[in-house]
Formats: sequence, structure tokens, C-alpha cells
Amino acid sequence: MAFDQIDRRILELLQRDGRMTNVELAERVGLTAPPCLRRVRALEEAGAIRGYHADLDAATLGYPITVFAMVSLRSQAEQDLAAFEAHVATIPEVRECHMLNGEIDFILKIVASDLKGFQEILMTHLTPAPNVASVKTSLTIRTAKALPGIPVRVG
Amino acid sequence: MAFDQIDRRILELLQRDGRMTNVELAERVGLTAPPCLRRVRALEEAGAIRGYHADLDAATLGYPITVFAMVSLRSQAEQDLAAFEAHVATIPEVRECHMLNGEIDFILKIVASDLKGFQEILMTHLTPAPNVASVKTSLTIRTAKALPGIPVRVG
DNA sequence: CATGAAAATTTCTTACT
DNA sequence: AGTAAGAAATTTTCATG
Repeated sequence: MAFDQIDRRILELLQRDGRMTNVELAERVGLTAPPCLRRVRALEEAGAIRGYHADLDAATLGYPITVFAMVSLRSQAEQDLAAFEAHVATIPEVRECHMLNGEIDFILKIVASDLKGFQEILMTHLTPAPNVASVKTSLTIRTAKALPGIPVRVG
Repeated sequence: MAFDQIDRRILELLQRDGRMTNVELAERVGLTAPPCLRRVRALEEAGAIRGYHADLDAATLGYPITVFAMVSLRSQAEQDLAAFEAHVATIPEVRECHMLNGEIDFILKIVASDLKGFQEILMTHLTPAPNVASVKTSLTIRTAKALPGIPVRVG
């Protein structure tokens, strides 16, 4: 599928404001509402738009702690990697899990209500998990930049 | 400000589907539309909801490469930390920048169109930046989990 | 084949209770 | 928090280049 300039403009605008009305979106990209809506639906169908999410303030809602955990496993056999992924999928505080190349096998983004809660997750669910060789964690002091998704060239 | 069960339910639903209509939202939380909309506006005002974003598929839109970069600086004086943050803020491919405790000063999430593009960012904008002592990068092989935001207890 | 106009439906939003 | 009403947006249908 090919995305033209109007499609990219739509993507950029909806990434910036996911609740923009279709009428405003249409105006901004220079279309009327119906063809604009059809393009949005097509972008959703094509998988270019995976969904829409409210961006919640973690600290305000009781999760002031964000931690990155670098995890190394003993075995990197595919079934062992998959088993670890399946395990972390069950931990609600683990919001992201990315498999990396190199020494570190996974990087996890974890949120917690306090340090005690973080330690609980670490000691109870992560360090003792099967096949885990090492877990190195770093607390987030502050987040300087957190843009959604990707840069969208509207050139 | 205190959030009750209904507020939390609203937050959970909008985090899951940021374009849910207020009518459907109201039905799901057991209110009629007007008080539900008032709650949503109040949550936005209070900063609990920071915004809404379309979740775009990076690979489909020309950014198949995601890299995590662990950056250490020579000086951790506040002005030098802030200068680095201001610098990465100008690089569109750097989507996230978190200041960490410990050996690593910052973790960056970077997207790129290909390895050449990534190398370009690394060599041109990151490694030679003022005050940068070391940059260790890891390519993302696959992302096993990527939930938005935070767990919302609706108990 | 995508756009646009028009119309029907649904949603949003305000005023009031 | 809910009801009711007016305004606005969404969505379908249909005509056009």
C-alpha cells in the first residue's frame, strides 16, 4: 500500500491529537469529511493506525516510579526467550518488553507506586523467574522527552 | 484531587480506546453522557489525561528499526544534563530520553528507516555531542510487550 | 477510483432540574 | 447526576469528474 502526502498529514495530525474530529482533520488536510474518514478507516485497516490511546499521567495516577530493567537470560533458545516474554506479559507493572541484541537480552520498562512496590516486583516476579541470569535496574530520575511513535514526514 | 471508581474506569477505557465516544463511555461506566463528559473534562483539567494519540505502526510507516542507546556523560552538572536533553530534543528520531541513576546517565529510544540512517544519527548527532563520554546501543530484535501508560486498578 | 454534496443518524454540549 | 434540546459531527447514500 502506498501513502500519499494527505495520508501522511492525517497520520501526523492523529498522532499529535488522537481525538481530533474528522471534520477538523478534513479541513486541515484539504478534504471534505467523507473522503477524509474513508482514508482514516483505510489507514486503520492497513494497520498503519493500530489504535488510539489516552496518554495518562503516571505520577498523578499513583505510579511516580519508572524503572528500566536490563535482563540477561541463561539460555537464548527461542523457546526460552518466548517463555520469558510470556512471563513478563502477566506482570501488569511491566509496560514494555523489548528483545535486544548484544549482552542484554531484554529491556523492560516498569512502573511502580513506590520503591517498595518496585522491589516487590523485582524480587518476586523478575529475579527468581526461570532462566534469568541477571537483572540490572535503573531508576528514572526524570523524563526529558517522550514523543509518541514516529516522526511523520509531511514534506 | 481524588479519583473514584468511575474515574478510574473512565481512565482505563480511554487508555485502551482513546476514540471511544462519550456515549459509549458513559454506558460502560454506568452514567449518562453529560456527567461522564464532565468527568473526562475534569480529568483532562487535572492533568490525569495529558492527551490522546494515534498509535502508529512504525514498521509500516518506514521506521522498522528501533534502537536503545545508553548514554554516559563526562559531567553530570545540572546545566550539562540539561544541555544534553536540549540537544536530543532537536533530533526527531530520538523519541524518548530518560535520565537514569547509576552508571548510565540517559537511555534513549531511537527509531530509524534503516541501519544506515541509524548510523548517521549516532555518528552525526549523538557520539560527537558535547559532554558525551560513551554511547552503547542495542538494536531491538522484537517488541514482546508495549502497553500504553500504566495499569489502572478498577477493582 | 476517489472526491464531494446531501441527508440521516448519532454524538456532543449546554441549560435547566 | 439526569433530562431535554439545540448544535455539531459522524456516517451512509448517491452523484460527479
